[in-house]
Amino acid sequence: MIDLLSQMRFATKPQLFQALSEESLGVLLGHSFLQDVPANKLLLQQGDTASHLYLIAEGSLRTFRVDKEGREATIRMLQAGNTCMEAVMFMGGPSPINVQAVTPSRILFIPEKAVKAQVLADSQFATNLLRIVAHHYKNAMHQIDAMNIKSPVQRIGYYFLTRHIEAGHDHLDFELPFQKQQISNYLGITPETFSRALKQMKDLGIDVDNQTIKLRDAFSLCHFCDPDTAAMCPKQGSAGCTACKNS
Amino acid sequence: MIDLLSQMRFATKPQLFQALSEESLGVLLGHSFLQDVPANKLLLQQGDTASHLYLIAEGSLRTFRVDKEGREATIRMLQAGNTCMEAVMFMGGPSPINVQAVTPSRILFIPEKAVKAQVLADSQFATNLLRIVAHHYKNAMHQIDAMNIKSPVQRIGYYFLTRHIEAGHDHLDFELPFQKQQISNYLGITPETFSRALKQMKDLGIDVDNQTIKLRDAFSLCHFCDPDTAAMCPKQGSAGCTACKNS
DNA sequence: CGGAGGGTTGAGATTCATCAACGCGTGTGG
DNA sequence: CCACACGCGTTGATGAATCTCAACCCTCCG
Repeated sequence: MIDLLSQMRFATKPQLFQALSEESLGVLLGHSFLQDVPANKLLLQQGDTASHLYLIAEGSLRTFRVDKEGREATIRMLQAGNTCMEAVMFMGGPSPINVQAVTPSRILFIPEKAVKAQVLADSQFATNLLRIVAHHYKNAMHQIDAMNIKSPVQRIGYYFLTRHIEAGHDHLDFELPFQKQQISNYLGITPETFSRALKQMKDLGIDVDNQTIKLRDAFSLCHFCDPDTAAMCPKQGSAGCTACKNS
Repeated sequence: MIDLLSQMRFATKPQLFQALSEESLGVLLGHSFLQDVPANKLLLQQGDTASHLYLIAEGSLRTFRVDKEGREATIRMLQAGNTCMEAVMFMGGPSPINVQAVTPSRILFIPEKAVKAQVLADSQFATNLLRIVAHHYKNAMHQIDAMNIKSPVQRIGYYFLTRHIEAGHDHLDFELPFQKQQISNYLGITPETFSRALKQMKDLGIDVDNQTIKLRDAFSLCHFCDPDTAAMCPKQGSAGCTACKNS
């Protein structure tokens, strides 16, 4: 049971398990199991019912929707420590999304029944789930307004900014977590447009060499900041950030 | 306290209060209050902290984001019985959205503290919130793939379809719940494009006269159906629906 | 009667997707 | 060890689609 956890080496504790009691954790993991999946494996398709919650131990997944013409719209890109299907379980009805491994991955499968039972039994777990789903929803909001009103350069800039803040914000260089074509689909643009936009961003002090992003200075990305993203920024309100000064 | 509820005449019980005990309901309503707000009133802005959950007793609201150039992206359009800010309260940090009355409205304000306390105290309430936020997230997913891969006609068609299913699906005529310019912004297109798309839809048996939509037959909208939307459809799998037959 | 707001229609400009070709690095098999 | 194919990314030319700007109609209301 509990040694399932020790098999997974997380840098930081997954949000799903935050502040849970040993007991609660035990119940959740009681019927769970780890499984290795190869790249491109479809874990679940639109229309299936969500039988398990997926927690990524290693690797990366994406969730996406497909239409009749076969075009795909990426909803999320997820890495180790992230979870998915928590929201779908509470939507009622079949899954609106596909889930696919983008790299070879090791996934923890937690049965739907265990999740739903534990929501009723442990209010801390319920709160964790609420926070996680709310967080997904917030990201979705950003995606929506990005696709409505932002140019490709702005979308990419905002994407880089959030990655930079997540990465700790302390280096001028950081890595793209996924392939460019995956990212461009997530942002709702073609790889070609993505590539062309990157060239434009050099003038703004943002240089992309292969998978690494190189910033001219720590505030190169401030240009793309939002009021509500600024609140997450360790440098918020500091003198160098032109964007923060305005707000 | 409880007679706050009697002041509000809901057609169906709001999802927020579904299956709650009298006691739990009393705690929630204990510190709540009703307030009338005029059309166009901003209840809350991006960057504010969410102090209350809003439940619409009468009227309609919209939530949206604005960028520096002043362009607006509508996230949700809500009517009587709907709630908002439940998700924002669990996001941490300031609100990523503005909330505005689109018509003169009567709103029930439920304090944030009461909500968070009740989530810990009442697992039924926590489940309700999870379901609501998951439902918002599902809608957001649909918005995302609509803006990624669907043409204006398809977006509008899907919007009409969901309204039709919500409306009970039993009439060939039904009303648009909002102004066309509000709907077009919600769908991420301009009013002009919206208007032009409506003309194209006449060929598909969908006629819009002012605020009322007139369908040639009960299956005119099936063309725009998704696998996961079909599951909500009372007519699913029936002979007349070409879309359902495929799946 | 006149103004304001919502909605429609038309012409033009812009932007992004599409299609096609090519460079480059990697892995594989001869 | 080399040749080749493959996947990813880039670049260029083209076209289609939507946004923008502008004018107009209609209804509602003072």
